[in-house]
Amino acid sequence: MADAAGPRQDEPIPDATVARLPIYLRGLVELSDDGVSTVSSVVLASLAGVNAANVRKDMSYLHAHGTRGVGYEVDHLIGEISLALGGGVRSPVVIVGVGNLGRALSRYDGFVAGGFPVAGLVDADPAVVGRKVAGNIVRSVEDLADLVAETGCTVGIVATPAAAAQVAVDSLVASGVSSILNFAPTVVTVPDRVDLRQVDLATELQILGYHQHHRAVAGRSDRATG
Amino acid sequence: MADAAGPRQDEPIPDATVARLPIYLRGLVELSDDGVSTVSSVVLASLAGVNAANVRKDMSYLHAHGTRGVGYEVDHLIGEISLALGGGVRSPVVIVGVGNLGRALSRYDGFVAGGFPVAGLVDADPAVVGRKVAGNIVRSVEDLADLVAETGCTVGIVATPAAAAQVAVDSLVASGVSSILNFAPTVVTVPDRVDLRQVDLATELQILGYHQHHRAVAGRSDRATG
DNA sequence: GTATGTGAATAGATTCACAGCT
DNA sequence: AGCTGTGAATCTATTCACATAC
Repeated sequence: MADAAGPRQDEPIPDATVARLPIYLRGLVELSDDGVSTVSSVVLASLAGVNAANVRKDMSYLHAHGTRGVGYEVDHLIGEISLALGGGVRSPVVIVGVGNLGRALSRYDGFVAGGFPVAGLVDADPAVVGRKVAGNIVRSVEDLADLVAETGCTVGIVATPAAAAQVAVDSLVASGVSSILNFAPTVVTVPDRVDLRQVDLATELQILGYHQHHRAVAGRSDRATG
Repeated sequence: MADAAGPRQDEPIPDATVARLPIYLRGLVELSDDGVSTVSSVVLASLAGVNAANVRKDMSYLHAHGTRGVGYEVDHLIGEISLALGGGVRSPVVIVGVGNLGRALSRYDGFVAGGFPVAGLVDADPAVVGRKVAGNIVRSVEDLADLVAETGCTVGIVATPAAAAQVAVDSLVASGVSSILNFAPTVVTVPDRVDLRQVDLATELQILGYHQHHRAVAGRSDRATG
């Protein structure tokens, strides 16, 4: 079963682990910046807000081994996690919908820092097309396929109103984008080959609202276990 | 209908179910607007992008019963879900950090529509304090406790840089806010009595990046298991 | 002594499959 | 016949606990 070149992840990494990798990476980079060279699972766990055994199991999925009695080598872990998360390849993104949210996202530093520079903006509104936002000229949504081809974008961000989201997603898919992050508050569908994640801002507050309400109604102190 | 005061949720609703309730609610409101009066679990499932059995089980946690052979009554479900999600109580929110993201969030229609009007904005930067953003005068972060007391905010949104996030969270907690939505790309901690949710924009892209990379490396078509 | 690595135990969520009601 | 409601099965994820290595 020994595999040729490339990452030798025989077994797939669980989704829950993948979702934690960026969090670990942030903590590790911080440690590295502070000159720390090794880290125990306990410390990394507290930086990431998870259980130490969870950290160790996650690292084992990456085949990122530590040293018993010592811990993990920070720079080595950074390398392994970065590799798993795309091997340091920069993936330019295109944002569809340049409203309040689209503008904020186009200026969001974290995207660039994370290896996802914003390479293009498109909007359906002719009044917005041609404007310069965060260093990019907004182009028509009709130019989307061209833009994707020119810039090599593989990731699309949808920041349109809900009513326009499915059309935006379809256009992105037709343009060849293979990963989509949808901020529009609606369920959209994509073909199997495309990966979709949903970020739903209002929903997040409603979930908080549930717990708040329930806490109030129940009135129980609900003591922390452990 | 003929029930005593207050929701009678004996058993807690699973987290995964709570997270889906807002999605169901959106679909149901849409159906109601279209004049549809009953809906089957299959249809609601497709609107929400989940499995039909999942819908039925979720509804059973709410004690929201349907009619066998017919389906669920749309307006009744809307009532039950709204009740579970806070009973229609409007919870004003305060946003800490009026940068790109904070401004976009303060203008986000979905919050108001979802029952979470933005009642105040604060920032640590004196150059921003006093400005009017989305109908609110930005106040100093030092006024946070006063603002929370005046407006009765119970929910805080953190949209500061990562370095300022824990301080912002601590201030919110000290001001009496009991639910916090953190957009800053860092892990923060809160006391047990406070509910915290994290929305991490860059992380979302990195997770997409993992799948993209892995798909490319593996190259396997990975046929859907219908 | 200290911290990893991991099998086993536990917990949580999803999906199946079908009995039961309309 | 059609659709709900739910026990059982399955899948996924977390946590424990300890043998193993440094």
